[in-house]
Amino acid sequence: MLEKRRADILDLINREKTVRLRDLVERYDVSDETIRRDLRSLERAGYLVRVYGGATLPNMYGAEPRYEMREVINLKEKKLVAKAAQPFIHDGDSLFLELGTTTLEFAKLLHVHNDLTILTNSIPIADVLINFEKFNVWMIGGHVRKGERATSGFLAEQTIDQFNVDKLVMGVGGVNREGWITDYHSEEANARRKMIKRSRHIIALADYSKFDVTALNQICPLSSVDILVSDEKIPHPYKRILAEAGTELVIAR
Amino acid sequence: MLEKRRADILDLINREKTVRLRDLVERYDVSDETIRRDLRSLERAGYLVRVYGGATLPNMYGAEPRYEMREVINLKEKKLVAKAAQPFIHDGDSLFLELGTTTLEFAKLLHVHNDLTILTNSIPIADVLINFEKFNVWMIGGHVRKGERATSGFLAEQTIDQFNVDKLVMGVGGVNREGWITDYHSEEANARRKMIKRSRHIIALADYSKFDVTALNQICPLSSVDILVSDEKIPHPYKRILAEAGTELVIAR
DNA sequence: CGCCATTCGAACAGATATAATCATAGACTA
DNA sequence: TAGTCTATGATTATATCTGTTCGAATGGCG
Repeated sequence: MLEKRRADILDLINREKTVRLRDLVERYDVSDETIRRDLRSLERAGYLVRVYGGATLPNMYGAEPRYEMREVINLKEKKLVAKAAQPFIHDGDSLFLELGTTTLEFAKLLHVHNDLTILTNSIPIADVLINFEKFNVWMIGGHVRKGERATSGFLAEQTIDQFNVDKLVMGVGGVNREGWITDYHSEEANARRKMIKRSRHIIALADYSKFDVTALNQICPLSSVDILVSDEKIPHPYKRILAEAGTELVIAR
Repeated sequence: MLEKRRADILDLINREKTVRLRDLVERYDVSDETIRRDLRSLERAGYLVRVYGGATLPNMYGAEPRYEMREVINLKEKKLVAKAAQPFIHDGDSLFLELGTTTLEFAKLLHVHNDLTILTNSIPIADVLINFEKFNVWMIGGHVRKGERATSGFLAEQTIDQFNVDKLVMGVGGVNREGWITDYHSEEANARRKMIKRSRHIIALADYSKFDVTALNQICPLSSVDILVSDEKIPHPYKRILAEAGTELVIAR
């Protein structure tokens, strides 16, 4: 009976994830065209997806963006900004390097230096840096967040409190006209505030897209930032805002 | 079936980070050209990057050092040993996972579990684990050694001392007839001793090549080890030696 | 640097699956 | 009994997948 067979096929595929037309033909002893009609019908009803040679449950991999290959937005600007920030680092410095794509680009540029001590909570950044043998690299431990591939939490904060470094290099989530730096990641926000406290100089990297953006978490006022590196497209009023806050603005070209 | 095979390959590479064409050919019993077509297709879809002899995951950050498909010695035995150790883990466990290629293989097998809390000092292991969303992953901070891509030093030790876990899973440098486990990495030795102290159960992974080897650093006596997993080629006298030490021997087959 | 083994890409051919179409059998109804 | 409707089977042209062959490219090793 048709209805029974189709319900049965549905059962089967839900258990097995995939079914082969060949097997179904044999199992129900009907022609392959009949099975094909069944599958077509079930597909139209949305229960499965037909594939060459059988069918599978929807979303095997075709639709599932397991690896969002989000190419990094504004990568060109980020690289530029990173490059403009690099001269502020000197051999012998100790640094906090915060997670972020801009800071990752920055990390890649550090190979020209010698004798740096670098503390980071970002796994990709640590991964880049350990290829430069001449550095002293410390990974800040803590809870690992999948999204950012970086650590945070009480363990990270407690670790940060044990160090005093020359410079913190950080990306930002947003900068607004009230003169505040904000960020999206609540978990990391605390760690970042602690880093700020523990660093003699603060260098913030922010391409033009970060301005007039207010993210969820207040991080620090602009006046806490010594140097802010951006690019030529920085919105005009910020030159004044930064000057008032006593922050040196560096434009990458 | 084509779609099934490709989805399967995708699963595999997401767990293993790299796949070899040769292995896939054997696993699916199809021609190498077919696998090549699969990989080409998956590459076009952005799910992986083809490399000579196989494929690897795309590096999401644009410039991480590429996971090369370097040959690990005794990889087959290591995989076997890791597989034999996996059943000793139970949902809900908390684990220390030490650095090492065997423990890395072990980590890849953990996806069958739920609700694990895992602390590791190995960057590659953390990298594998954060893809399994259902785990609580903690990176142990510390000084990053290039050779091992893992952390050690006072910071690591101090972090370890803040935890008590159910099980420690560790590789070993060597096991000798005097009943001692030894290791090559002096820096990690201290951290490892602390982990041992902080773990209720100790599981050691040692393929046959590790026996009758004495490395520089004494780690612990065999009697501290609850379960030792090895393979069929384990030298004969060790069955007695382990029995005398009160260590359960598990042979991977 | 050159040699060797392995891997790769292109092209073709054979096998298998699919879509479109028509034919048939049985059930129900008028 | 004839009409018609539905599920199924059969036929054929087309599309897709796969294995094989062979020359070129690549990587490892002396």
